[in-house]
This record gives sequence, structure tokens and C-alpha cells, in this order.
Amino acid sequence: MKNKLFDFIAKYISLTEEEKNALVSLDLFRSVKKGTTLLREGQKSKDSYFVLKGCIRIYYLIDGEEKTTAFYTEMEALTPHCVIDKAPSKYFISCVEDSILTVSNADMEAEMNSKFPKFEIMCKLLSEELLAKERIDFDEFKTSSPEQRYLNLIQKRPDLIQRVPQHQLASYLGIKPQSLSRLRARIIEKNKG
Amino acid sequence: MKNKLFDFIAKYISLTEEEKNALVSLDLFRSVKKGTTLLREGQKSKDSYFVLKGCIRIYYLIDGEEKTTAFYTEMEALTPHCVIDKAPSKYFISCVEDSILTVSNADMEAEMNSKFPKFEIMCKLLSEELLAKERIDFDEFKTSSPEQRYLNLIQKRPDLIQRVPQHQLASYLGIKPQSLSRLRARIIEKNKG
DNA sequence: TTCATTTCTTAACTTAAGTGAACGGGTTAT
DNA sequence: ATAACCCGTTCACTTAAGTTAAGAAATGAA
Repeated sequence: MKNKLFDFIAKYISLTEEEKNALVSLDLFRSVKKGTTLLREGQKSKDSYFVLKGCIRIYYLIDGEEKTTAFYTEMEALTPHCVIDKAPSKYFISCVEDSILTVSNADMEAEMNSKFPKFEIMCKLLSEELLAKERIDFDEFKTSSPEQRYLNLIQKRPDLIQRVPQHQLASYLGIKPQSLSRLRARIIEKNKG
Repeated sequence: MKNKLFDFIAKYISLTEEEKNALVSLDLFRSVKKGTTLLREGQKSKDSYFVLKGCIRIYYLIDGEEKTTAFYTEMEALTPHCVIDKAPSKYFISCVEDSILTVSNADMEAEMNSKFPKFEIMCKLLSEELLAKERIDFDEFKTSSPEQRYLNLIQKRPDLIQRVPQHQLASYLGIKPQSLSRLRARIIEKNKG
């Protein structure tokens, strides 16, 4: 698992042994059971997550209903907005599967940054990249229909369709579970005729 | 206009006179006429934008139709994905109004960063903040209907509804212009009855 | 000004998503 | 074992968005 983290970091900066050791000594690795809630609405957490194995999701509780809006799987990083804006969290974060994560506190990050300015650069590169990606994801969502979004998902994240419950997928696609069922039936029908 | 830029930067880091002078000497300020295309699909530009006055938008050309997905107004920054991933741009950027922008090249940024590491920190803070905001915007979009999105826009960016053509607003809301017209009529009807 | 183009609205019709309800399969708990 | 619950699907019905077309209003260019 350490190496998975180092591989990820290597995409942005190169680490010396000293730096790697400093990272490991932070004791970041956590095993979390499926269903565990990592962050609740209203909380002011300072923790960021990086998924080494498994899957976590962001969801909102609206009128008593869970609305899942994002999934993070292997090699994906998530810093909740509350860490950035110091406001109570607007959303929940929960474990979709038994997972192995790194959980890093904002204070630990600040310490690493001051010791190794390189880390700050990595964070900059990473968040710039994620921002550009998020922009494009959002644009694709806006410019396509639910059916196109679903077909697009099959192409881009086929694993999600297997590992995530349909009703979570539905709200991820911006529709109701019944509509996703219908839409899937429609697609199968098309491919037959 | 210089001061508007300095005020923006001051939200993230504090600048010495020397640093301010270095910034000004980069000759960043540009006046652009309404309708000017700043970036075309397929281009590999290195330019980032910051809006001092006016409005610019991102749009896609899909089946010969313009799909506007984002607006940037006063005190908002935009780094196109092509600057980050060095790939041909997926979208166009164009001027909605006569505008005053700063246009900064990635090379200039790199130079500022090496001279003043503080700048790198500002970029990190800014992109982290924007990423967290974009996440929440996307989530709000996913979890609400076109009508809710429109009402939400009235609350959050009332100026946009005045200064931007309806058909651009429509695709920004993920719907067709005719649907936006109808939806507006529906809302007015509700408020009467 | 005049003409052409673009933008916005309206309307009639089609298509798809939302809603509420029911059913079967699976799991969990008692 | 059975009851309770959750999940995915299906159905009938409602509501809203997409589509096509037409016309009025605003804009811009000659």
C-alpha cells in the first residue's frame, strides 16, 4: 500500500528516501469497513482522504433521501470543502466498500509543507489538475441527457456500474432509481431491435 | 485595475512592493471587445485569465450548436484545462461583454513562482478553494431540477440573468432556450395565482 | 433607414423523467 | 421460520423537457 501512495505522488514530484520516511511516520493508513461514515453533514473536519483500495462516496441528505453525487475509487483523492473553507460540511462521506485509505489531517499537511516545500507544489499541481477535470465532468453532465450520461459512464468508469448500488448510481446521474431502471431497459431494447 | 488585482491576491497572500512591481512589469492587462474569442477548440494555449471587469464564458460546439457551460465575471479566475494537461482545448472561451482581463502565460507564472515562492502558495490556495466550490456547484446541479437551478441562480448570481443572453443561460442551466422561456412563464404564473 | 439576422417567446406535439404503488428477490433480525 | 426491510424492477399516470415551427422583438450591418 505504501508503494501505491508513492507511485501516485511520483506523478507530480519525486521524493527522497527521507521524505518518504517522513510520510510513512505520519501513520496515514486506515482500514475502513463498508458503511462507515467518515464525515457527517455539519461537522468541521480537517481530514483529507486518498483511496488506496475500495470506494467512498459523497452524499447529501435532502428531504430524508440520500443523494449520492460523487464516488472516489483507487488512486483518487478527496479534500472535503470544510477543510478548505472551515465551514460545517454540507455533505456526508461514507464507505461504499471495505476500503484502505490514507487519512491526512490539515495540520499534518501543514507540517509536511513547511518541512518539504515540494509537497506544497504537489498539492498545487494536483488541485489544478482536479479542478480542470471537474470542470470538464460538469460540462459533460450539463450538455448531455441522462441516457448519454449513463452510456458515458459505461465507457469511462465501467467498474462503478458493477460495484455501486443502482440507487446511488441513479442520483450520481442526476435521476431517480426508477428512471435509471427504465433507461437501462430502453437501451437493451434498442440494442435488440 | 491594478488595485483590483492586488485586492484579489490579498485574500490569499500579502505582497511586498517589490512583488507588486514584478507583477505589474509583466504587462498582464488586456481590454477585449465583446464577442472576441480568447481560445478555440483544438488550440493548445498557455494563457490563464482573470476578469477585472466584464464577463467571459466557456462554450462547446456540439452538432453546430453552442453550449455555454460557465461564466466568469468580476474577480473570477479561469485556467483552461489545456494549460494544465497540455492537450488540445475541448472548449471555446469568448467575451460576453467588453471586458478588462489579466492574461497570464504559464511561462510567466513559472517565472514568478521561482522568484517568489509565495505565488505558488497562492495558486495552491486558490485552486483548492475553486475545486471545493466547483464540487458543491456540481452537486447542487445534480440534485436539483431545472426550475430549482434557475431559482437558485436568481439568488446566487442575479447579475448573470441581466447581462447574459437567455439562450446562453439556458445551456448553462442544462436545458434548451424554449424550456427556459416556458419555465420562466411558469414561475411568473405561480407567483400570480 | 432598411434589411437581415439573431434572440426570445409561444404553441402543439413527442418523448422522457418524476411520482406513487405494487411485486419479487434478497438479506437481516427476531 | 417468519417477519421486516431494502433493493431493483415494472406499471400507470402526471409533469416537464425536447422538438419543430412560427412569429414578434431586438440587434446589427449596409
